[in-house]
Amino acid sequence: MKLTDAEWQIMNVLWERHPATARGIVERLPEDIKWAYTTVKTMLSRLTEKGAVAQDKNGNTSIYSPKITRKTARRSALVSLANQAFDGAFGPLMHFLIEDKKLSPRQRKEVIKALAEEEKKKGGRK
Amino acid sequence: MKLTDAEWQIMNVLWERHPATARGIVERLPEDIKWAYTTVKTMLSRLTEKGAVAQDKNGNTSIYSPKITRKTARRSALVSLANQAFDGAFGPLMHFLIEDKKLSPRQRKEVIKALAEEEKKKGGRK
DNA sequence: TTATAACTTCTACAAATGTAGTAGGATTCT
DNA sequence: AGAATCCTACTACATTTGTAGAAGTTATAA
Repeated sequence: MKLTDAEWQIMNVLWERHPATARGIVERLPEDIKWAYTTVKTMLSRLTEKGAVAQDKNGNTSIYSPKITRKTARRSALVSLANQAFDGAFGPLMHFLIEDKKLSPRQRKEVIKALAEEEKKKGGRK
Repeated sequence: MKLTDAEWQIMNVLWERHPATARGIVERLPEDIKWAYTTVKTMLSRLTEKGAVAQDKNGNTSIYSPKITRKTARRSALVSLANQAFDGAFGPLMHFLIEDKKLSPRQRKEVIKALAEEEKKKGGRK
């Protein structure tokens, strides 16, 4: 399941809180995104067709829920990226993340922290 | 610089060996991709317009070279993905990678090593 | 019980993407 | 030189994506 940029925006809001109405979603979109109500509806229709969200009716109002998990979507996005830009391998991708010096210090720190944490609790076997 | 799926295909070949002619690229595309010569030319034109590749003439034949590095493209793709699917944070992205695609002990070791090395030579500046 | 407001479904439309065909100039083989 | 190739610059066209307006329906408030 491949989501487009705009679709990610909708899904991100929906994953945060669901089920939700189209209006509710419009309201919780990031500040900088000002979409017309109908634009959101269009996205929701497309997402429904795609099977990414489930549509339910309450009276004449539709309420939506994610049908795919955020995790699934993330995984699929990462797989795409790996295929596209890293020869399908995750190792190099991670390597890149760790060694890329152009990441902002903040970004680097985050990466390092994630690794450290993982290292700490690595007692747990796979 | 945002590359499309098809553009990545071209760039991947070009990064492997350059400069290259359109024909050379067609030949080195992955087996499963069978694009007409003109399709590749179209992509190359678009990439040239975008400033991702440089076009040079040798007689009446064009020879192309990447103008952006693979590293740059990768970085930008990762930033996009992080923004889109991980709230702009690399930490969670890294976390996800580590947890979801369980690293093989080998990969983990590699990662840890890269981290250690990076840590060692990190003058701390920047 | 109307006027309002909120929803819904359709339709629209430009820009971006994927994929290629055509026509004509340049190169080379015979 | 003429034929067979190869390459280039244009043009084309279906899909997908981003954005939204219009018109019809239903719930709501005066």
